Amino acid sequence: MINITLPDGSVRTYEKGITALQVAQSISEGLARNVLAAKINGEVVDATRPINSDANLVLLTMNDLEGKSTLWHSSAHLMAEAIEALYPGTKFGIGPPIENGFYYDIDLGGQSITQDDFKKIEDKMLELARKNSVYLRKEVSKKDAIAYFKEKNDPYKLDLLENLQDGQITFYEQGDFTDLCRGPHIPNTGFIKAAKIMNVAGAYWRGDEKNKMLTRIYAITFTKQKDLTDYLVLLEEAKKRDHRKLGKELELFTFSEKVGMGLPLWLPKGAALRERLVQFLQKAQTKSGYQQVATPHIGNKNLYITSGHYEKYGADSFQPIRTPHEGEEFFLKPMNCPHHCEIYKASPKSYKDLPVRYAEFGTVYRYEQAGELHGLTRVRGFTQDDAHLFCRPDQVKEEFCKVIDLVLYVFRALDFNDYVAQISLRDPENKTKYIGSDENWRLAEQAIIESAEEKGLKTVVEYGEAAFYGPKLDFMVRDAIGRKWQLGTIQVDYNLPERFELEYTGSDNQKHRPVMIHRAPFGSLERFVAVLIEHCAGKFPLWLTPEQVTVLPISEKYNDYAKKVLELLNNYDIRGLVDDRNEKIGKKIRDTELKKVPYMLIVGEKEEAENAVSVRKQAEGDLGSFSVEEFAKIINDEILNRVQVFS
RNA sequence: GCCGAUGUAGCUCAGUUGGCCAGAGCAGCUGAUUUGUAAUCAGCUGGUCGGGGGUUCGAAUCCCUCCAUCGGCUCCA
Repeated sequence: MINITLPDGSVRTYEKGITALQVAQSISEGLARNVLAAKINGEVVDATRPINSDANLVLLTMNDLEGKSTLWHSSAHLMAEAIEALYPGTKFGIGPPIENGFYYDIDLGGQSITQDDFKKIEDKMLELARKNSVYLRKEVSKKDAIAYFKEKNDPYKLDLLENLQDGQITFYEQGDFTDLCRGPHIPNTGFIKAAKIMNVAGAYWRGDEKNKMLTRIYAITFTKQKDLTDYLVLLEEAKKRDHRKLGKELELFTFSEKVGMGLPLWLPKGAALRERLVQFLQKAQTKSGYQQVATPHIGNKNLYITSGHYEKYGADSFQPIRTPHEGEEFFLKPMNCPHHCEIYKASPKSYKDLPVRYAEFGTVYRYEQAGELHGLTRVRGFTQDDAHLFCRPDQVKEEFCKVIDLVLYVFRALDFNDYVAQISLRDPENKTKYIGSDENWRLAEQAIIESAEEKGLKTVVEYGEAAFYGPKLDFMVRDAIGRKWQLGTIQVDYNLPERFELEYTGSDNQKHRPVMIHRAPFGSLERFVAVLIEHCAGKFPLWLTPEQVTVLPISEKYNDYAKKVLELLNNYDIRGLVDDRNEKIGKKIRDTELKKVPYMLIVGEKEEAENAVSVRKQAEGDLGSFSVEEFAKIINDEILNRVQVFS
């Protein structure tokens, strides 16, 4: 007999060799129907794997990340089975689960799959699923594995096998399909009740652009039809929030083929919003001892040779501008740090001067490959809310923590309440991608880790995500519908100060090297606005929104009163417009609702007589009648509540 | 850059197998209406059918090419 400890701490006794699925059955049939996999002593395995000794057991369902990915991984096998049945001779690459669903990379050998084929594949998947085929785990020798895929003529699987050790190779078989796979898998295909092919795309074999392009089929499955329906509704919601669509509708920004791809043009309303964000951050920065600096949009090639950016990115940048006679070379500024280093060098620094904090809303230009551009989130010209802090080594942690405070202040003011701090470190496998000594990297990493800990941030560590000159703390926020975005970033850098030979004189009258902190709470204004639009679905916080109110006169007779109301509100720092078009009030309300203006002030005979406004809140409706002063106070209180002063 | 899809008026979209001066709604303009909480009515303007080339008696429609956009891949200082 063995003891199984469940997550709630309860211990149950079973016969040796019992499976997680049987344990679930002993608890309830309903639970057993939902168990997709099991976590035994922390390891995720098949729910049908016999347990032979005392163990901690977690039964994994669709409510667990691991449960979901097990279902999706198994679904990838099911989709492969369906594809093999429909397109005989298809060669298979890899088919992993992803955050939402799974994909399989396949080589159709000249055939192609289009949207019209999706239904056919979905139907086949569900037909196969209904057979309740079990996922059978088999340990195979490397020799037998190679023989199997040679026989089947699956070169990608053979490629994968090359990197696997004999004795660790397992196959999973369900129905007529056998795959090289580590597992785990769901007990049988019957758990898959709903399937949807999402799209097809090209993907390089092993992610290397030198390799052959395979067809990647994205799909998602669920254990209930309703979950699929809900998921599709969520996707619709995401579509409605798309910042490219809303940016157009709300007249915030546009693009022009003539100006060039990836070069956003800010329309008046968008520019006003952007300017407001700048002022908001600038105010907090001034309070934190930052000094504003300004640098030109181009810089001499030598500047970037010194910084190391030329070597790293020179070939993949906009190519240099040449002077007509001297043949000097200038690059469009791709980042502000080297310029700020030179500002630091403009005068000798004492240890008493540090830290110095140079801030600049610096517009930079980066050559992004055509296919990488995406709305405002990936552009070729953008403005960073950049700043560089130069400090003594003993000040690094305090400065870093203060920057964290600033980032969190920004998030709070804009309602990003769900975030994780990602500690982005070097790729330990490939240190040649980075500059600087191991010791410098160790110090920089330590500063980040300790600061994040001191601030009590929820963190994850990612290797290979560091910048080439130093590790980063990246803030990953979750928006209102659960999608993840990278926004603010803070970086500790011991390397650029060395390359630029930055110095300060210490109390010992010796020269010392300062440490540099790069930081951008927004990341870039373009990206931030994009994420903000999607987060709030175009309904910006009141303090930020382009138009806070629109005054709607019932008829032209009340236009003068409407203008008077707006003037009064302007005196209270409330901004807006009068809709004096010759339209009926219903039409004006409708148009203003669609523009997502937070407040509508309806004025007619009654209001004029009482010196009042009738207030209607966007998406909520009539709030009743208020005096202009009352209304102004309500608005200003609401704003103050949201944007506390940074301290 | 690579794979795949798409490109018709400022916006959203129709346009059957190639065939009369290319259509609609919204927006815009003009006029009427002077309006009470999500679309007043009428008239009008507006299109190199992404650009270029080709096939054809005839091309928005078929072919080639370039450009841009979308979904991915790769990349992201």
